[in-house]
Amino acid sequence: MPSDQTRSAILTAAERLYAERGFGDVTLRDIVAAADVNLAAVNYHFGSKDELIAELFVTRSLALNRERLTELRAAEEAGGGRAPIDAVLRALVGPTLRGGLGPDTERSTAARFMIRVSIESVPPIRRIRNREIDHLRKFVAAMRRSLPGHRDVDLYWGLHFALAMAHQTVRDSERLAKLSEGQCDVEHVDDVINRVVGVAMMSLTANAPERMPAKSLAR
Amino acid sequence: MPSDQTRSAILTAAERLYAERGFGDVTLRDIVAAADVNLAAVNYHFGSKDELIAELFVTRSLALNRERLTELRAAEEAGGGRAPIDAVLRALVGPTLRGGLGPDTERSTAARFMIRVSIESVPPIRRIRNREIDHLRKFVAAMRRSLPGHRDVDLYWGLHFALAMAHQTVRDSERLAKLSEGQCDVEHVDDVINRVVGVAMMSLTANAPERMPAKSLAR
DNA sequence: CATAGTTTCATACAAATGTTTGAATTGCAA
DNA sequence: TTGCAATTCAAACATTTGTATGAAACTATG
Repeated sequence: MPSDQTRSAILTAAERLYAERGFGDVTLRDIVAAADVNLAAVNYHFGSKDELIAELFVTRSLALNRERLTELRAAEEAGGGRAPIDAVLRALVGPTLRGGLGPDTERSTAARFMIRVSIESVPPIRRIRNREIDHLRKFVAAMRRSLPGHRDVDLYWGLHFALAMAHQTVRDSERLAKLSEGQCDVEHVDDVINRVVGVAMMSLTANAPERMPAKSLAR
Repeated sequence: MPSDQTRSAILTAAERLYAERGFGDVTLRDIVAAADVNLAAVNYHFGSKDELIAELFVTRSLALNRERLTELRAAEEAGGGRAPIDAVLRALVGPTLRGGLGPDTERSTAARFMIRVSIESVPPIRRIRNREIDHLRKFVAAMRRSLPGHRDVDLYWGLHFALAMAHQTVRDSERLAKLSEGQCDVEHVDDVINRVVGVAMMSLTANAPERMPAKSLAR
């Protein structure tokens, strides 16, 4: 069994650089320089640049999904198979927000890497990414259990909006801080999670099982 | 005065390709092939690839801001200097959503190009993008007029979430459609706008001038 | 120690990409 | 028509990038 030192040095350096600069701006030579290994090591250990990215992605994707589902199951077991809707939403967006906004740790790098992945659609990942749908469906099912009687279409929109807010907050935290001149404090992650979950929850519960009232259809 | 035919053919082709595939995957040769012009034409008319992108961006950025502000001013004048909050939000997210979700027209291409810009941060644009903050501040001011007594920080978050939902809906409409098996109909743009505005509005008005109640701070 | 298998290394290669060049062509005014 | 500037064109250039190669260094096993 090989020492794995080189291999994991490449993975660590690559993930950090991708998270920081995106896929387009990071070359193999950047990676091997950061990892302090030889250029040929990437192809030796991973076969190709794409396979390196794919390995990073599957690892982190599985970890994220596992973390979400663990939280969801814990909440559902605590509630006897039916978790309150805010707990379901919290399990959905919590891992991403804690990772993306929290202190600079391995988790933070991983979260930012996943954000990049979901943004810059790189070929080796497009295929694998379809599994994400199956993962999200589990949360739709949990939401259905939490809010019986609600129309499915509203649950879908609620989940979509919750993810949108979480995602964009991680992506654009800098702009938000600048716009608000520091008033929107993204450092207090729990407050952010409460905000996102709160808004998503309102959109689901404010106008119960009925259709959302369409206001003036201007233009 | 030159004929401009080549110049505008390049701009049109470039915008379409960038909107479709992103900046990383589109080469100058792709662009000139689509525009049916010579390779050297790009450098002759624009100086460099980056300047081509920059010109596209400033044009579209100004147009988008102008469209938003026109709608906002119309709403404020109709209300005697104070527009209802939903009209302000509608002016903010309407242009993006109508452009991004609407039929395949020039506007749709422009909207999708702008989405790309806001995602893949390419050097020639990062500088110009700071002006976006000033633009958004005008909407914060309008929101302040619409909802006197509200805390600024809540307005910032409301604006941020509204943009997040609009943005992500354009970006991920495909996933949403697949997840919901077509139940979430993004073709009916006005319905989508109503949903986004409705949720953003709830997040602003549900808990009036007070602080949003922080629910259980799980973990 | 000797040897076989694994890993590292310097270097090379081919393809792709943005840019440049200088000649050819076009459009138009004198 | 002639002459001149603007534009178009084919070709080439310099870099950059991912990948491949073959020798060297290392590791562990007999």
